[in-house]
Amino acid sequence: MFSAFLDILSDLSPLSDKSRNALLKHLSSKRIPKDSFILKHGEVCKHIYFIHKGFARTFYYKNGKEITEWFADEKGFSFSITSYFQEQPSKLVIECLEDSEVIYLPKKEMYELSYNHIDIAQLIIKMFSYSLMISQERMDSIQFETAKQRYDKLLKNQPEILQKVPLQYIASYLGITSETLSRIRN
Amino acid sequence: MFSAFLDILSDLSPLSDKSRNALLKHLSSKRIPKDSFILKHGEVCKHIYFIHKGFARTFYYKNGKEITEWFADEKGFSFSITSYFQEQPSKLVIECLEDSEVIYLPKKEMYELSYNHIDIAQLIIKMFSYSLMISQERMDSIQFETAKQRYDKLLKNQPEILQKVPLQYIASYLGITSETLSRIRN
DNA sequence: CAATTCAATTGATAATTGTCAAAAAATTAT
DNA sequence: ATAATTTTTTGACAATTATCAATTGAATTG
Repeated sequence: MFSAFLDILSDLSPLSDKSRNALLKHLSSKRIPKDSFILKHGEVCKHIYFIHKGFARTFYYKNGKEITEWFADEKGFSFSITSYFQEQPSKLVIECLEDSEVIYLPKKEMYELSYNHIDIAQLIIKMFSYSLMISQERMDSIQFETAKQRYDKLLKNQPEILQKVPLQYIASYLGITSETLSRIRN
Repeated sequence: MFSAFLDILSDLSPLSDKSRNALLKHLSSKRIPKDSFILKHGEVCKHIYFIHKGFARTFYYKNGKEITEWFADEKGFSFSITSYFQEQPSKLVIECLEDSEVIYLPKKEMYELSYNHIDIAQLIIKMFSYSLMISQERMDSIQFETAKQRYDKLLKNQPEILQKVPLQYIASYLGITSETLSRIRN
């Protein structure tokens, strides 16, 4: 299981056996039942969380309403960017929407390893580059596409999500209300 | 001049003299006159550009209109995220709004150095982490704040920019039309 | 399986922002 | 300084989306 996970990381940026073994020592995993949390509100996000099995969503509260920020499917990942980098209590909550198996990649240990495993440093660079591109694309999408365009894009690129998730989660993920989403869908 | 620049980088993540000297060999700088481009449309973004002196804005075309994505003041930086990482022609244009002095930090050489200078790898990690946080914050801002809130925030945090830049640039940066900005300002 | 709770839809209305056109103000060039 | 150009403002109107309330539908639970 960790080995499959290390394969995924190696796909991003190749890892030597030495680095794989070094990382392996610091990986842990946890079964998280449906409706329980990977990261709770107010906790500091000290890991990047990989969904080995199951499904998670990341959200926060805005005027008492839950705003979904991210869905992580199998082989997907999630972390609270601000909490992770600034080591502050997280406003984001990461919740499992199905019984899940989550792999914890700890920040502290990963950073420590990056000082004497150059391929781990490269992996980190790749992970953050990748996140940065995604973040940028989402920003453009929110700023310049209409609600309908964003919905159609989601429908095209991640139709599985629409099967699994209440529409209200989709709505806030797209930056609109449930009512508007309902109307878009006709 | 490069030394002042290396100091700025060192502030982000400390650099040994060895690494400073290694980087120094690959730095270049260029005077860019007002209204000329640091990065042209269609060019691949092969550097991160630091404004040593002057002022630049990054924008792209959307339905024939210029949409400002970023302002870089003195000690600020800019690059086209998508073009830089995917090595594709840039949709973004980086333009100097004043006579400027720009320092070019080349991707290829920086990445090469990162393989045997661990502190340079750490610097890259810091730069991208920082960019990721900024990107995230802007996304939240665009998604959840009204145009007025975004304007007031800009007014508070970067009042200099309002002095220097035509309001239409500000408007597109805030994700609104000039007319709306004009009304917000009363 | 009926009752309760939660989710999705629909309708009416309001708020925000965009679009287009024109006028006023500011900037730049001759 | 005056003309030409560009930028900003203003007005009228349209489009998009939000809000609130009510209803329908679905799913969970006792």
